Amino acid sequence: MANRFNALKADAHWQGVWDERRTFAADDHSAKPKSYVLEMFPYPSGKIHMGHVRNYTMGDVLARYRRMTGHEVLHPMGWDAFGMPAENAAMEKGVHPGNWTRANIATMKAQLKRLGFALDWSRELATCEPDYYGHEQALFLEFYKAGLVYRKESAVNWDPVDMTVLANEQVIDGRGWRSGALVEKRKLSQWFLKITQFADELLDGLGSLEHWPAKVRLMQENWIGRSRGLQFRFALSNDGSVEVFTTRPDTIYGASFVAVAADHPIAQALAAENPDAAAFVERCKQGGTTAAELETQEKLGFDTGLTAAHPLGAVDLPVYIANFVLMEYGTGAVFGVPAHDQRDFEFATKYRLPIRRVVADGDRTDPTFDDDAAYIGAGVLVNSRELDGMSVEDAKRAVIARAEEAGWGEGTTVYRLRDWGVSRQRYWGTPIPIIHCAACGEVPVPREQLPVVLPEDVSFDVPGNPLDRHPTWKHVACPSCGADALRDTDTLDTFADSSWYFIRFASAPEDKPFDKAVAASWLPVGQYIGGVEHAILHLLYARFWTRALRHVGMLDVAEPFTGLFTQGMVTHETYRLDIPDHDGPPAALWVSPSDLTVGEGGVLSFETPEGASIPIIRGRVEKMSKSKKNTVDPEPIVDQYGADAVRWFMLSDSPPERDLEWSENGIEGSWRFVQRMWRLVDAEAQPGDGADVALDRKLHQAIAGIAADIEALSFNKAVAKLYELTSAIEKAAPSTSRAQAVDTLLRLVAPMVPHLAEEAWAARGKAGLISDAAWPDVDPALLVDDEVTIAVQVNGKLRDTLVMVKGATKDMIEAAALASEKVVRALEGKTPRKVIVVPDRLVNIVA
RNA sequence: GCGGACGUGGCGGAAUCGGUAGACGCUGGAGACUUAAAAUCUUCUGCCCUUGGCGUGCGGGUUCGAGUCCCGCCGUCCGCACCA
Repeated sequence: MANRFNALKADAHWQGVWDERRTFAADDHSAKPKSYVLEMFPYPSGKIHMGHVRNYTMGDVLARYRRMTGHEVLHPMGWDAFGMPAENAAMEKGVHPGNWTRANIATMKAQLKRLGFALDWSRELATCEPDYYGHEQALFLEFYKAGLVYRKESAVNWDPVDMTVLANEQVIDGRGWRSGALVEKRKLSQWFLKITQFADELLDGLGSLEHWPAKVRLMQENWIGRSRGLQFRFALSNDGSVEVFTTRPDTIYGASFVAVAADHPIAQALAAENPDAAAFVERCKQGGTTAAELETQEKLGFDTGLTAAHPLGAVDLPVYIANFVLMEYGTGAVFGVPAHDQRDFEFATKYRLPIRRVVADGDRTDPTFDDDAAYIGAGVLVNSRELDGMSVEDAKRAVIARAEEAGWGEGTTVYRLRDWGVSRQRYWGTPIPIIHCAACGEVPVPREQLPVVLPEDVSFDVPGNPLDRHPTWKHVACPSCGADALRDTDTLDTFADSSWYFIRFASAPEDKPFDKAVAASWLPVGQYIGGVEHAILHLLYARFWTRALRHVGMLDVAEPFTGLFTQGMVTHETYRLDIPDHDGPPAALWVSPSDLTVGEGGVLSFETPEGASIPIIRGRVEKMSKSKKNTVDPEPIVDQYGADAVRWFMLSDSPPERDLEWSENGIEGSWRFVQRMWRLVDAEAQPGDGADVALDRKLHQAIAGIAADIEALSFNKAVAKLYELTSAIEKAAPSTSRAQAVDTLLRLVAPMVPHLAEEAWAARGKAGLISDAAWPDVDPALLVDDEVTIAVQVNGKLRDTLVMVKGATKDMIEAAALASEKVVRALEGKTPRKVIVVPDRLVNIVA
């Protein structure tokens, strides 16, 4: 046994052994309890980054621990391989998106393998391959058949230079992020998935997800945004009518106007014949949508000249077009109650509309309202005829009941959630398996013609969608009538790909998306780990997709992920060149940590190739990003320190849900600990004999504590306990206990530093792999100490501590405490009035 | 604006039920080994006026006892954003 751990050699050796023996392949037919551990699969952007390393290390510790505790573990890995960066690379470098993506996958797979993750690579998948997306097309058509897919005109962000649709995130200050062109709103026919049909289920289902962070559940709840209220129709003075929705039907007698959105049909109709109205509508559209703009934007209206008849016979209300009413929410029209809604209050103030109090604010019941803000609190109804004296809640119910009885309105539920638009005018995605026929309309691609495969011969030298311009691809015969027809040339949003990959991991037959029974034997995912940036979209879409599959009878699973953990980011200090009068782009000033020179006293500088030295300003600690140039590439770090030191660092110090700051000192410390454990094992070559009960106790307390910490994903606490245990073993004299403790320590650290553990396990002549070893058993008798330290307080202040046998009686403890010299001194001759004794913990003497 | 989380040494953090605040790691100091350095080992490291006093953002409260519970502030971060 060498006295130094050669990580590079050990890493390669044991990774080879695991591969060869298929150690981490999951057996569908195992009799053991099944455990599905999953980390969010990566986008193959080129190289792995520290965020991946942290994410996958956490999942790996849990997966390895679960194996050791007797579970059949499914821990797979794959690639979220469709998406825009591949097309951007194609435009910039002239490479085919497929070649670029597959090369990246090869690189990143090799990098992940070097970290020794316990992954079942036999289940690897890439969403960009027809054997994945073909099945996705089949699922899309199942949803289509079940009426969960429909097509509708919808406004999109259109980049006129790149001739493509942009996601909202890609529009920066109204311009396309690549082209810089002013983005237009354009109406396009788009496919939608009916996620709103599941709004209630998705909202109510959150209640069952007790192992999800409360924050994520709340974010989804707000995103779905369920509101109950009254929807009803106002008769208009032009014999038309307008439908409005309100969550405050109780305030109906306080209404003083009706407002419709600028793109509401009533506004559109008026704009068509009245140039002033048209100008106002146009002005509304130009309004900014950023936070700051909305905050300061004035409430503006245009009087249509129409009036609306109050359904309960109060005065007629003027109808306005208003810039603050959204067409997308509710009915696109509201009634305004200025006294009890802040926006209505501002609007009414500007246009001198009546402001009438209908909810008492404490003892203020006067109909005249002269506060400078709306009153939105609870109270008793006033100035509201038959509603007077009711609470807000009672009045809401009363008005809804009355509306339903009289037939002019009904209680309804409205959601903030909209249906999921999935059409993308892009090449590198799953082709939408629909054919458009002049005679037959939309025709699904017949099952036997799936997959609809992307054409390889595409070019990106001109803007626009290569699928649409391809000379032959879109021309097909209509499956229904045989006439010339056209394929849909849009592809699916890549969030569709990630909405079911965890099911395909569990079961991947060739002839169908998955086998219902096999998939259900693994699902739901017991522990899902990923970044909080997916708290809403990905996690909501995957929940929807799973429920939609249940709806069509393909899978009996309600929730895909019963446990969710959102890990923190990996951060690093930032560095900037100290050039006072720099007039170039500020981004040019950032300097990568690897380009710094450390001078005397830790002073940082940047040496130019010409030999000049520029001082450096240390910036904030921020998420590693290319733009701030504060990334640290994992690969050379693994080369230098080995996989185990990197893994150990990822688990140390910071709680997993918080940010972890990368530091040179930190990785050095981890490397030292790996070597220290190795020396400990090495020195144990000649074991002593005899028992060491104190060490046995520490060991068993560590086994129980570390198990609890890993199960709670509190890796930083488990790491601290392992440091303590290692120190305790180092300090212990040779004994059989000590020799056993070393063997046990190896099993306890095996999930975290598996290469070291295997190497040491083999060196100590143990049979088999430590990866297949069982987690050590705990002897409950050794968990309790026979001696305890008892704190002695006088008036709540610590004065002494006593070491006593565990289980000493209150009288014994009290007597011992009162006998303490330090206590006598602290009492200063006073007589104790009261003595509180908490057995085995503390005594508090009150004087 | 609405919703939520958090605030503990020089730093990351621990304290699971209201019971010895600061485990463990990093940084730093001192020493041992060494011709020397690295590595390693030992030891100290919250603050101060050190038989003691003060300390968990600030101010109150409950309690024998509060980092932990309650009330009111201040600060930081995150999400949503004219959602009727």
